[in-house]
Amino acid sequence: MDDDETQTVYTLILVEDDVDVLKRLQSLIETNRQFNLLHSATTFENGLSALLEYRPDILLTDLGLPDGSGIDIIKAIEKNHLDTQAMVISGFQDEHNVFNALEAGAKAYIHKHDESQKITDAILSMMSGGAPISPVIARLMLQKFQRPQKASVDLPESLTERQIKILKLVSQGFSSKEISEKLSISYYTVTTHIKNIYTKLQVNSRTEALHEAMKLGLI
Amino acid sequence: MDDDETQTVYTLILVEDDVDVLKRLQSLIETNRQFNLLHSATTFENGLSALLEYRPDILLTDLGLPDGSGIDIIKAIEKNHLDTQAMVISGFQDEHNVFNALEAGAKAYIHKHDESQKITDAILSMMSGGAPISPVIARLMLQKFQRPQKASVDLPESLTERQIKILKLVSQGFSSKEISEKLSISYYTVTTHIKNIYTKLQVNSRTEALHEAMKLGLI
DNA sequence: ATCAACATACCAAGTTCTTGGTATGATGTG
DNA sequence: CACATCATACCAAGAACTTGGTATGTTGAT
Repeated sequence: MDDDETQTVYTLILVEDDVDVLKRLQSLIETNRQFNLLHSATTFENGLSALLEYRPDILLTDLGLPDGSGIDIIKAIEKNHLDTQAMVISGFQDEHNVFNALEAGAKAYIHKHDESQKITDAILSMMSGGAPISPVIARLMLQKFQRPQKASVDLPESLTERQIKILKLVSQGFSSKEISEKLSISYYTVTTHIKNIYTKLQVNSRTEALHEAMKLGLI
Repeated sequence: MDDDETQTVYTLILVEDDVDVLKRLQSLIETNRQFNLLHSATTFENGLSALLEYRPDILLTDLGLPDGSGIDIIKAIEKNHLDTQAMVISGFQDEHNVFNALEAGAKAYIHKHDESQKITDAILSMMSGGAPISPVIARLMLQKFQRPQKASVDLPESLTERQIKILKLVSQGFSSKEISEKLSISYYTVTTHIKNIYTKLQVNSRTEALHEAMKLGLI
């Protein structure tokens, strides 16, 4: 039995303005029978039109291109309802763009100077539902989930469990009456809680309370 | 030169209620000269008091304990200002708790049935600033960053520039009167804008509008 | 047992928001 | 030009929120 019959072959396009890196990635991809390189681009314009023309399974792109950002190529995938998986191949200086790229829909984020084996592994891992992210990037992502710890320091009086429960419902757009029904308590009790929340956060309205709570990482 | 003099030795405690898994992890840790296992616990109560008593460099904990959640042990780290790194060793059924654990401050998240080598590697990687996360978990994290693509689909009419400007001011807690002063327009104009925002977002109050706008990634 | 903290509950006056109208000028497009 | 879209502006009735009170029962700590 032949490999071509048991392994899926993925079509892909490559966008990278550094010719040395481009050549290396090209030969890396061309020597692997699982990949079918349809096009290589060195500019935003060329990459974007190639994406729309070839509709590949995979888009491998750099972020900093001479005439635009790879992020906008990634965004074009969703916009045009393509079934393409995007992987960012970035330089070190692009790290601040990680979140923009992920937000745009990138499924993987690796460095252009990673070993060849690592890169092909990452592509295949992405296609089987993984999320190959370099360790440094993963730490950055983690930090997004972790509350700025100043929250408890800045707050001389922290909110009680009940107050946080109610604040969360407020943040979900519920009125005092709706909250009272949800929690099976009196409308007056809810307003009392909200009043006390205002005092602790030193604000005078729902929206101010939400703004403050978000700043403090309470919700 | 001796290994003990060139390699840091980390103290750690272990919390795991499944005795088979616990034994495996214990022997794994005890046979590695870089680790110094101070205590093993099988319950929330015991784990928490051990954390506070020994103040280890590392906390390895399961999430589902008979008398509580490992998440609350992790939370105790920050609460008591300990310099302890938390790693979750979870079963497959705990995956929905990933985000709560990360939010609580966990730095790593691996499966209890991973190979021994992988586990010790993960611990050391965490201590050197990495973020060892199993591939499935990483995909879940990615999804958190990616906008629900319905955003543009659900919104037949998107907000105008002016409406977004006003929505942002609302989100910062300003009243209609304050916004009118900030933008040097009439109070009535502000309320008209807000009314139109409600219509587009299909809501009926400031807090609902904010909730919807956040869901859609507008602010 | 006393005390503080908390969740609960009620009231009323005042403020702000919400909603359904109408209306005008500017701007850009077919 | 006609038309749609947008930002602007005004009014009024009713709904919801805000604020300053008072008050009770529970719970945990000293």
